[in-house]
Amino acid sequence: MAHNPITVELIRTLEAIEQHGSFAAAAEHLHKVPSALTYTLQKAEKDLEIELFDRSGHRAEWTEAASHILQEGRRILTALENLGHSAQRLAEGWTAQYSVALDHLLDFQHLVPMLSLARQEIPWVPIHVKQGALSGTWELLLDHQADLVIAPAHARPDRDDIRTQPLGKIRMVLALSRHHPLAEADRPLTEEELAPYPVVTISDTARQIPALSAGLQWRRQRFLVPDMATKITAQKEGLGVGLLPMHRIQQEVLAGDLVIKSLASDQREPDITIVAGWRQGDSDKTHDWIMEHLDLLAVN
Amino acid sequence: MAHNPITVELIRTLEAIEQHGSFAAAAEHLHKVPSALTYTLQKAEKDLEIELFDRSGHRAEWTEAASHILQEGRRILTALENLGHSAQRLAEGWTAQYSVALDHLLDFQHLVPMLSLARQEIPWVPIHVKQGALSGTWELLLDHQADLVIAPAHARPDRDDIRTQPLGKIRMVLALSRHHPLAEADRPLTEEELAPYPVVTISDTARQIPALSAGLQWRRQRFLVPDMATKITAQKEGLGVGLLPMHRIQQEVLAGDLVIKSLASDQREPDITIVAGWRQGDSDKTHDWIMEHLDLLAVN
DNA sequence: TCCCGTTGTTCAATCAATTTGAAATCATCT
DNA sequence: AGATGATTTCAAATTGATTGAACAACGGGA
Repeated sequence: MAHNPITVELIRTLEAIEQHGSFAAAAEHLHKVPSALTYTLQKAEKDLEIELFDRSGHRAEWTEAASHILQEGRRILTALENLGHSAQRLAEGWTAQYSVALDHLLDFQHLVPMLSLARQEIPWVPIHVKQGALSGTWELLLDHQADLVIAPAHARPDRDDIRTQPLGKIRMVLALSRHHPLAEADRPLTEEELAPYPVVTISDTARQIPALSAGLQWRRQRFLVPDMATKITAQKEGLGVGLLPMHRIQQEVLAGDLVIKSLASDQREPDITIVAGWRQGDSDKTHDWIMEHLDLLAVN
Repeated sequence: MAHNPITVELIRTLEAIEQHGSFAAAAEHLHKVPSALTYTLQKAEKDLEIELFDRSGHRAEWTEAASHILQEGRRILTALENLGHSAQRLAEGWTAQYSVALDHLLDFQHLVPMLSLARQEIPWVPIHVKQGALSGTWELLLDHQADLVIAPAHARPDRDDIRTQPLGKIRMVLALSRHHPLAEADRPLTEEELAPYPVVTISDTARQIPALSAGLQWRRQRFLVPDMATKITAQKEGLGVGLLPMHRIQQEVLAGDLVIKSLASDQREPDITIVAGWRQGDSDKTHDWIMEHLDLLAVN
């Protein structure tokens, strides 16, 4: 009972037999003598209490069980190999994984260039992607749940162990459903005009940091949604109004489902600065690599 | 280079060390002498060219790399163990996997009782679930892409190597969106009245067998959707009309989003018989087990 | 402070599992 | 029929894992 009957040697042996067609050829490939294979196989058959080959004919025939062991065993072999490599990378100073938190204002698309380069150049570090909203995104960084955040600068916590670097700006626009009563109005809208309609807001995912709410924050009825995709849909369906990132609603605007309006009362710069942020002090090869390729995250 | 530096022995050793806190205690647990552990570890360290333990203090401290090897290695160990078991089951006459194809008229829900019992009683056979529509579902059976189908009897291919057993009936009803012009009509609807509206149809997934289309097949504009969930949504949104399985639209009917109508011209029995079907001749323990528990699939 | 018990390592000796090689069997090809 | 090649059997050899005794380093308690 103590020992597992399936050994790495067995899987290797099966692999060689399949690749070379006969026990003899496989043995040669493994730099062994044929009888050594016989030994390995018979031992496994005895331990497993199953037949691996059907010896009734002269040439041994694979049993279903043996094929299965080979097929699944191959995965295990490569897992074992990968484990060796990743352990070596770890010892060289790479992290076991790296987490990037992306604010809901951006979408996964923005990470693609970096992720695909990482996959090529540093395939041994798995990169995890998380999403957060408003101060919640930054909280992931402080909590060590993320190693890098990509989020709007204005929500950045004011701590000196957090470093940031600007990545670009995105434009937030007031967008209404084509069916919205104000959709036809051909002029900047006032706060009073909008007051009757609920504001669609992404819930802040923060648990510790005081929650923020972005733009249009006059106290009014709010419609909370979990993410940007839902927010866009909600506004498209006319369930409320709110600011949306221009780059994520191109489609809808072109199709006419969403109509962009300006705000009469809005003094603020309509562009939001997006920054990358990380904890000062973390330093390992993974982080260094990311820092060297931050330009891939440039927004717009 | 030939050999993988990470051995099963190493993982087992690390596991014991973690569990028992010290090399000495781990050695005892493994029925070895402490120096044997030293040997295993030092050999691995030499092969991997990394440190597994930090010996600068007196009590050896885990390296990040060693923790990683243990953590990932555990999975590999259990995979190896499972592989042993599944190979034995295979040899005993169980299949390596079993595929059930479910017609889009039914939903995954119908399989839950059987799947959960299977998970308990025969956890070593992974059961795959596929979905198909109309004759496509049966085609999966003929193609050996599925070992069991659950589908409407009327689409059953007429071959004597296919066996079936009735599981029950489901009721198909004509359902319209609440916003549909005919939603108010308080009487059976005629073919002529419905003619102007597109029929929402699930595309037949069949590639070989001549395609079928279910119900309401007067030649009219059709709106093809990929699955039942989409069909229900499409009809709810008023994009078209069509027959829907009663049991899958309870919610929508209660909420008033869908309105049920009867068809004036429809002579047919409104209930569809659902059967389980399998290839005659396949016989193995998995199939026998499934046959013994067909009652769990009873519809309605 | 001085033991004593504990931890982990080193090294030569031992042990056992794996590997070998020679011989035997069977099937297929010429 | 003879030659070739595949596979197994068995005793002998080899290698790698395991042991045990001896040692060094630490830590806690008296």
